[in-house]
Amino acid sequence: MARATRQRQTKDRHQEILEAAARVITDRGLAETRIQDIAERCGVSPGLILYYFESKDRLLLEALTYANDKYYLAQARDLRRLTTARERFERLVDLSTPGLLPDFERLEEWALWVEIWVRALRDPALAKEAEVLDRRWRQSIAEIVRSGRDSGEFPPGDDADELGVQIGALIDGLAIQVLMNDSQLAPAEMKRMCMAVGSRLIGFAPEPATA
Amino acid sequence: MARATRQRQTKDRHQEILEAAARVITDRGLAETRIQDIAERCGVSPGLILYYFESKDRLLLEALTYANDKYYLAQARDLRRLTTARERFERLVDLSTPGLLPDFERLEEWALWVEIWVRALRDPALAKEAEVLDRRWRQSIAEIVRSGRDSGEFPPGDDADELGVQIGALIDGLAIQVLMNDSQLAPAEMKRMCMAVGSRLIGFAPEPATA
DNA sequence: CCTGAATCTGAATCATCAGTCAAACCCGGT
DNA sequence: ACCGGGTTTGACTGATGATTCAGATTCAGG
Repeated sequence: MARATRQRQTKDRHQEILEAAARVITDRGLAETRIQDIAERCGVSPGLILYYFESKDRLLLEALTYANDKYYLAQARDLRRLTTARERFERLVDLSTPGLLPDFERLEEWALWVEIWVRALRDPALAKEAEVLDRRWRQSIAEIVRSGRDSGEFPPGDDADELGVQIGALIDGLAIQVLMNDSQLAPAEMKRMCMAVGSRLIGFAPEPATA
Repeated sequence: MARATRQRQTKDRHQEILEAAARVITDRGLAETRIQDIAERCGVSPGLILYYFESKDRLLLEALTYANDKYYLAQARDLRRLTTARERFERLVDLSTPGLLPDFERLEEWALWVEIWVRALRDPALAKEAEVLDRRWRQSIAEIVRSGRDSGEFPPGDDADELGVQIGALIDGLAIQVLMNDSQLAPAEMKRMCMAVGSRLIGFAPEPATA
């Protein structure tokens, strides 16, 4: 069964190239990413990259959403382990604060988001993808709020989807600051503010009940 | 006095090129901006652009901060006309919501901000400039809060600078959404949310007193 | 009118990449 | 051992676009 074996390899190569592309984009920025760089990361020749992807643009588009997907799934898996909504909210904030956790993959994720935003402004195909990714991000916040209300942890209040939009925007905005100028806003400060504003908007006690 | 006359012209040209560059960046995006485009906007030859600026990079850097400055000053002038802090806050939100006011210059401003963020991630020179611009933006919010408290319009509460950071981040985050996918978040929605969250965090009545 | 410096032009130079392609290579099946 | 298709290479092509430069042009001052 050559077919199966070869196809398996092909799939791995695809993924390998996507990961390499995502890493190069994080390092050098979308605009400075060359096919040559991606090839070097993979240890292959430039020609091979275009053997697997029809064009550079197409590859970059796929790499951006691929990486975002990967991060999102890791986050969802992580959150599912926690039991209370309060814990899940705090963990979401931790995971979203660039540089707070030693696991610095988070830094990469935000760098990629900024690239997505900039390119989506002019690339309708990416804009469509970005909207899906965005909605998913806001939903995961709204979901925490809903589950907290269902369990009686959080009081009833404003529409959960709306809170998802608001808190999501707050986190996005703060993350940009942290990402850019450490000097003005440290990761720990960002976390504190997210929890403070979160508790005001959602209505839970600023200090954890189980502290 | 040839000197004076010529210098005056030189200064105009400088500015003319910066404005043209800013407009091209908004239209085509930083990455797609060519010297040729800027020259065409000005109705001059490409060579002249590099007669006035030592390099394309340098020109783009200056254009970004020049345009941001222009918008900021226009906004500050606009806000100064209003008397109550409540009015100033609402006007700030109006001015910051892409596409809310017919004056669509605001759209441009946000598009430029995203370009600034992306480039500042890798360009320390721009990062330094961006930090200054950012601080100014957050300060103008904090200033409104302070003046409202001084006049007794707003109740005392959390540190005004901190509110500046939080509300600034919220506006940034929402503006990105609005800028990207109208379908999910309309300008009017963004304004409503900013006012709602603003009133909760600052502590003023959701509805204007003079309504 | 002349002159010289500042301004401006546009063609030429030079580097950089995306994308192509013919040939080489690898490997499973026969 | 050999065949043939899926992989891989790396040199090549073409386009693009920043930057340079050798003049043309303009104009204030004499």
